[in-house]
Amino acid sequence: MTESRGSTHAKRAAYDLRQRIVKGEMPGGTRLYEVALAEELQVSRTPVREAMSRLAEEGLLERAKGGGFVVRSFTHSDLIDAIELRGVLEGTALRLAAEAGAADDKLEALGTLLCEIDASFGADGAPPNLELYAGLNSDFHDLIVRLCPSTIVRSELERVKSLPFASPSAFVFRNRESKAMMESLVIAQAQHRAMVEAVAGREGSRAEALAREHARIARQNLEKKALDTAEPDPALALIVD
Amino acid sequence: MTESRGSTHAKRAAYDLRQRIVKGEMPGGTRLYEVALAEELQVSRTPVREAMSRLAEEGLLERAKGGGFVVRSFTHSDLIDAIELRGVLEGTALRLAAEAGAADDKLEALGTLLCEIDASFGADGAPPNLELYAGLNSDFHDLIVRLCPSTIVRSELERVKSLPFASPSAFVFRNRESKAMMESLVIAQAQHRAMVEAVAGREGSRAEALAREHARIARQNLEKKALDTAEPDPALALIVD
DNA sequence: ACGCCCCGATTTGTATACATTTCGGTGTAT
DNA sequence: ATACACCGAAATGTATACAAATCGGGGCGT
Repeated sequence: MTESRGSTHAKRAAYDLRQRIVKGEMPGGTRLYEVALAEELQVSRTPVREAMSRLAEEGLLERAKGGGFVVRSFTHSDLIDAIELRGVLEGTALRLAAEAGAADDKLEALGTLLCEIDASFGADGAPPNLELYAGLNSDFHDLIVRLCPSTIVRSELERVKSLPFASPSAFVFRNRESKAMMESLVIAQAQHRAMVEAVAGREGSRAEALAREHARIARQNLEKKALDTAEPDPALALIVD
Repeated sequence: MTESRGSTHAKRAAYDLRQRIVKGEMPGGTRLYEVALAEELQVSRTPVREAMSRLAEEGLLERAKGGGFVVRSFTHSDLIDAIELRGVLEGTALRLAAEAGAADDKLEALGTLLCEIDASFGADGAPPNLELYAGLNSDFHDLIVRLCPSTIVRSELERVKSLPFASPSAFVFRNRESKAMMESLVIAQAQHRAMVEAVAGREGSRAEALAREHARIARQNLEKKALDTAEPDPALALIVD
């Protein structure tokens, strides 16, 4: 009610709860008690229930056996699998887009975005801005999805991406600069261009393979970051292992 | 409350609502009014809301903009896409199973099941029992999923299969016998065996390709059934087009 | 020691009254 | 004719009292 956003109590409660979950307070398996949460969030049980329902739809909570909700547990391999699954679904989205043929204006928009991404990490000599890169990268992946003619595939992909650690920009390096990091950006960007090219050329299979391989970069970054225990990535907070 | 099952009012309400939706009463886009439903289902608004939440989790309802719920609309191409997506996810499940190596006892169980399926449609001279086949086919696809080591992939696959028209046995022929129908069963069963064999032999790519192609049979059956306007398939009821 | 039943505290489920928001129609002014 | 503001009906949002189910522990019998 203080700083959280949303027009109704239920939405605010959902927002607050979501924050607490992804920050790692309330680790996987934690049971959520309506009365306790209602007090903490300063609302009645009704909007709390509503909020928990919404988070269950998002996949952050599970319904417990005897009623009520439990924070969903994610292990390290769930994290790997979610990234893999995102790759598979993005691949399918691109393949279907390629097979059906993509609209020219959307492909053009992607072209401009690709140039902006180039600029963001200093491909043309400008100083790199990694926060900007992360945002543009996320935009790119959103645009890619919209190429896909299938509502069903799009919505399932959005669903998987809503998991905080499966989002395309989850493990992009943002702070320290290193040679390996810049190289991974160059590779990722080459894949971006190839993916758009493949869709434009109706090379469905190529587009699909590229998207899968592209997701592997997230996995690599994750593994690099996992070693960096000094500065744990916030997206890793809800991994219980 | 009369004949529907479930221990709580909310579960019964969810069951009743689900039935009404998949039967095609309340076509896609229909808005659900809490008070009206509460009267029809003889419960208060609270369990109705709870029921609608659950159906939204299943993907049968969507939250409307100004609050409330709307029956999700499915078009003919959504149906095609859902089957395609099931093929993609089953393919991924099998590929991961093949890459990780599947437990022998599970493969054995699949072997026995395959023989039962043979018997069900009269491969050994016995009279075909298509109801039985549909059930065993469904069991087979459930067992297949369980080979997959990834919880995430399994749960997303289960989610897609929960759509009534994306389930593996949705469009299996059950009533009239025809040469084409028996042939499709033979082909499907050959694919079943090949899928298990591929997983056992750790041929991930082959397993994936087979699962995708296998899903195409459902699509073929669907197209055959779509022509049969005299006896529309119940799974088609919630397609609005 | 083990299982079982019973009980009470805790927690969720339900109904309902009331608050708030939303939506559609109607009127007026431009 | 269009845009806008207003209003009232109808819908959802919220709080809360009460009902029912669940979980855990203690006692008892075997």
